[in-house]
Amino acid sequence: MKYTEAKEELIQAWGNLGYSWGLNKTMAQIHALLMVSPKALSTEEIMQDLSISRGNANMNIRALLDWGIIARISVAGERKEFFKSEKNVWALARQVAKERRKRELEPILKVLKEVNDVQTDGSEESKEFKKVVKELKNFAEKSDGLLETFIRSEESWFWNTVLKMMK
Amino acid sequence: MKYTEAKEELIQAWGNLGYSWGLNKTMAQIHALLMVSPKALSTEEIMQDLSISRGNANMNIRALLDWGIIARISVAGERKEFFKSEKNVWALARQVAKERRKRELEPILKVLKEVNDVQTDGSEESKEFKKVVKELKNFAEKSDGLLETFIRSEESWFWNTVLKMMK
DNA sequence: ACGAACTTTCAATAACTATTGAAAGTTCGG
DNA sequence: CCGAACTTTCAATAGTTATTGAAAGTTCGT
Repeated sequence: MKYTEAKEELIQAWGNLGYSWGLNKTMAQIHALLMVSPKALSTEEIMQDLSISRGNANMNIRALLDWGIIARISVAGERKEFFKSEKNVWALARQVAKERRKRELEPILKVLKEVNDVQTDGSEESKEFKKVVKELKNFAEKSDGLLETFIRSEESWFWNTVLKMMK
Repeated sequence: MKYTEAKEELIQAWGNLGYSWGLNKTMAQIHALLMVSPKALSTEEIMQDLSISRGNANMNIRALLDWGIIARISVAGERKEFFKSEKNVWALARQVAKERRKRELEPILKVLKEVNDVQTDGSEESKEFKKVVKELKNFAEKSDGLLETFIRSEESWFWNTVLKMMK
């Protein structure tokens, strides 16, 4: 397999994976492109390489900046802005975990807390409801703790600990 | 807060969460409804409760069956089919992890393996590419192992181990 | 083997999300 | 303060995914 094909294929696959991680397809493709590129790229180059419009490139670059997984850099003597991706996969995963925790886990935890002190009207339905909410809350809180640890941890420490538990 | 409101709110919130976990909104709502319901429900009841059409109900129930997170049950003397959800949140999470591993991690691992033995043409680009692919592959494989452990593990063992590492 | 009770399918369409590209906005050297 | 170089916005539109509901299919008791 030739390098250009391989690059193409990786960008596609990364696009799909990113999509299921909460990014959108283009966002993930831009990210993949920046990941494999040894130097920072300009909007122009990204547009070209992925055959997308200026507006699209701009919006998705901004979203990636928001997620904190790419950085804007300036090159001396150039007016254009360039972008480069965090290359450390571990740091990337931590960043994604952080964002998703904020976007997904926090809202459900809020609802679970709210809904947890509903008054049961004595019906079987409402008793079951309370029970399920309690269980969900417990689970969500444990997951939150685990994520928190993941987000704060150092790579080597984390994998060492995890490898131990995988035995 | 009253029970009916609380139920409504939980179903909405669960719908959103489910969505970001790879289910679709209706699928997740049906699931939430079955979670909080003490008895198994018929298609009819699900349609009514969530105000959705027969076709929609049917398709999403089937998808939930495919994912293995709800079960079809028959009630003696009734011709209709009823559905109930796995109530154990842990078992549910394991099931979702299993499905997502199959749908997401496996394809990218396949691509990474394929792309890993690209011949470098000596360019800086292709060298960087190889480096990144190697890192990604390493990460994806470790994650795969971790997921595997999660999927196969028992609840108490898992949380005990995890709680230890969270210290 | 008929028909009532129920489930499944699927073409039409509604709802949502992503993309384009031209226009408006910003920045900066001279 | 002008205009070239660049970035951002946004209304129009393309593309995708979800939903409906009527029609076709299945199952089962009699």
